[in-house]
Amino acid sequence: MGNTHQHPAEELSLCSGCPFRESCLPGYLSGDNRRDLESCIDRPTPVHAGTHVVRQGQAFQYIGVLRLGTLKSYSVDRDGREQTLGFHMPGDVIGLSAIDEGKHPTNLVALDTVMICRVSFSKISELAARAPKLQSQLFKLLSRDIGSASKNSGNHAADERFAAFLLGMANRFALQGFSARRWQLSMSRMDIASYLCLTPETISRLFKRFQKEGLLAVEGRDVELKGRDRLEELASPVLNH
Amino acid sequence: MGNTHQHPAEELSLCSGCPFRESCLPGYLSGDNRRDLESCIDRPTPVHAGTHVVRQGQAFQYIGVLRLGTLKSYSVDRDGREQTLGFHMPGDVIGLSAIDEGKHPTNLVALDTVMICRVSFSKISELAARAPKLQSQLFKLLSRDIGSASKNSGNHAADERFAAFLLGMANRFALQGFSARRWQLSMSRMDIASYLCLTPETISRLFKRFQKEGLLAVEGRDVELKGRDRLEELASPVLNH
DNA sequence: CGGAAAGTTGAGTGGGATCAAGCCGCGTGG
DNA sequence: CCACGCGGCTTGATCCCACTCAACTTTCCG
Repeated sequence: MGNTHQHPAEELSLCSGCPFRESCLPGYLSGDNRRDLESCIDRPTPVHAGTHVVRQGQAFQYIGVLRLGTLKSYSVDRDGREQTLGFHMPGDVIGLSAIDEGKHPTNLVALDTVMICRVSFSKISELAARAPKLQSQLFKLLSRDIGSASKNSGNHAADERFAAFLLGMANRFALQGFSARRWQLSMSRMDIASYLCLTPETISRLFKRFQKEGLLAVEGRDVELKGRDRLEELASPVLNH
Repeated sequence: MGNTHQHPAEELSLCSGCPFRESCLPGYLSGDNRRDLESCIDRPTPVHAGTHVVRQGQAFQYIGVLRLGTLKSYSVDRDGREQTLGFHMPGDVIGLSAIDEGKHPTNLVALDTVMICRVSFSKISELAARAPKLQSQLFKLLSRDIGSASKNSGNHAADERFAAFLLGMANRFALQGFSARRWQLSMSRMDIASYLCLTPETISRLFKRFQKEGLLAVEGRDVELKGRDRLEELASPVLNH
């Protein structure tokens, strides 16, 4: 890095979908600050499926930008039971919940091959003091996670939560430029169950029922949404809290 | 305010329990910055029970520090049903979830007489750029809310969630210097039910059962915790996710 | 007072958990 | 090559907890 010349196309691909580099828009950052921002954001590093990116309790130092793949966030209670707290997709900023206590409150594990840009939090907050747009962006990212974390709170019917989950996945795939209609789940039925506070049996029955009702076609982890309108109808109690 | 002299005792009482003024510790803020911080934080204004402090959708401009009383955060779905999202107690910073979209995602209503210090968010973030400790404090407050929002996610048994709620209230009362053993609920059974995703009937039965089992004594809104150990045992699956 | 909202109590119901059995895909080793 | 085991997934039978509905009492406020 440093002075070495980078291919414009590579730079572009690095920038697209990175919430921090979005604050590099014309007039947002001076040349100096822009270089400083680049020095905060590490090159993306590949991680294999099953590898832990963060362990619960680990000291907080870096936040990260997920550029490719899926991460599962989960915690383990004293009896050893896993509770899936959420899934992260490309574009998501990870590790923000660790700022407060200085250590990560959850585990983060790769569900498939994942690329992450590490970002030194001390460096980027120092830079944020000099770059108002960047500071504002950090505040917004943190604020967004407060809101999204409270989405799952309501205790809705199983089919409603499941429909909301499917639509959420579809929308996030669409944001990456993939089809919102047809895609592959990166997580197991057990992960989905744990995330929605249901059992794998119930997830299995829901897949079957939704297929029978023509809402989707499913084969293993391949999913195709067929009745998006009906799914949105089902999910609306969840999405509107 | 301005040049008018303030009684030391009043200043002290203003400072205690205010998360922002805590960054005024020796060496944290220069004299200038300290004055600027004071100019961000309005004098506390009293609000009567039942008054809305914030309406869902309202434009975001101020965050706030709750100094006295209890706030209920809730949203209303399209069918008009209320969903209680949480309760705020003195020391809590409110409005942080509104930063992202520039408008408040929830309603905030006073459950009893409430005192709130409004804080101009644009002013305090500007100041934060000059005062690293203050910036760090803002990041921490935001991060804390991410973590606490995900606490309620798990789908545990009713008695476990109820026990966790009671202990949470006790701990927050204790933080204010009140008794953790005996206090008065500021919210109705319906609010508790909505918050825990249960029905008022279930809450009523839980109060009765807990009383019969010697875990607490309850009369109307007066609560006395009698079996704290047993309650913590019950709540542990919730608190450990 | 009186009317409404909050809270309590009881009886019955249903949705998702639990338990149990079996299936399928896959890697491993004989 | 097949036998075997294991984990993920499915399917069926049963159970239980919290919801629902209904009636009643209490509290709150005008």
